[in-house]
Amino acid sequence: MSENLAPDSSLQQQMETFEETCRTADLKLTHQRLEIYRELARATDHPSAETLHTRLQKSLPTLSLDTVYRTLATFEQHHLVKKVQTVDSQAHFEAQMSQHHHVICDSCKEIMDFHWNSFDSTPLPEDLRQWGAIRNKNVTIHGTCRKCQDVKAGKKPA
Amino acid sequence: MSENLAPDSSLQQQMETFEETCRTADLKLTHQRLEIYRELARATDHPSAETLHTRLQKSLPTLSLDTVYRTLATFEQHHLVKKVQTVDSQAHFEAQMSQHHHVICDSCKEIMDFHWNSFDSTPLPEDLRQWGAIRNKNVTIHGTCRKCQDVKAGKKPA
DNA sequence: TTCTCGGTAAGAATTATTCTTATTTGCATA
DNA sequence: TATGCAAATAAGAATAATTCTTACCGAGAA
Repeated sequence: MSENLAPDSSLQQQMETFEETCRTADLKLTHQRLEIYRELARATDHPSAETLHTRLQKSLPTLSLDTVYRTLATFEQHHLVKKVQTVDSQAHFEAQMSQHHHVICDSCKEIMDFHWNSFDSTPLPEDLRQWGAIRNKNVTIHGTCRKCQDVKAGKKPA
Repeated sequence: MSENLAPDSSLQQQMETFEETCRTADLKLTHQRLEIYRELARATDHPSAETLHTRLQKSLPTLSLDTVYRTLATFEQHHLVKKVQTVDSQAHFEAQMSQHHHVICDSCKEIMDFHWNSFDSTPLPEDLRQWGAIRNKNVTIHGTCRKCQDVKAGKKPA
């Protein structure tokens, strides 16, 4: 529970940007929206709507799951959050909007961010140029994380 | 309908490999499995289970949607097909197993394959090496395809 | 040809997500 | 500070995608 948290200093900043964006977009700053966004911004584990809802039970005991879904959809339309592409049945979300990529452990399903500047600045292959207007390019890596490898090998966790 | 088809010569080959894999894996070669696989191998548009089911109505009028789902899941376990990562609610499938990447049009949702050898042979960033065992890396590109751009601009289709 | 077990169809069940409706709340204005 | 109203919410019903249950069937071995 103490894992999966982003540093506090930047969270402050991020909340201000969030509030600013809402005001500009005529989105009312409700308690629910603030808490849902804060919870997602704090998380580093790309939670599902259901997971967020569970985590928010303490601070918002009457929050409905529907509100989480609806709110995330609204945020997504306003480019405040992103839906992460997976093969899971449940959708996963992130508030991290800057350019990054994902590594997914096929065993424990954990999704991690990573950066790859040299890739980001590499031009696309020639024949893609004529496909249309490209908005973004992202790398997804699949494999087995160290933790799951160790479990398979019968090692004790550190 | 005449679009979205792979060349016939390689399909023949692919069916043989498919049958061989089934025999080796002790999967019975049922009429349904053969037709479902053939239909997916022929397609180049990454259809959903439901789309496949619809396309197969002619050749297999009694085929149940459940069988399509179950069969695709079986094929996936045996690495005969892949589920394509999208943010869609419906899952999309492909029989193309060789290394390739995807461009997705956010407007018409069309998924296209492309190849990028120089990317495939580029080593991953250093800090990822210690993450665990990496199985594959793939690029997904989002944007608006030429066709949809033209529609927006009010142009007639060619 | 017969036997056996995995595969299939049909419909019920489950899971994830969205809609409907009545109520509440943010916030602009008096 | 009080008031009005559109937007947002909660609760439960509804829908969509996928999976399970059960009884029957057919592929392939003997």
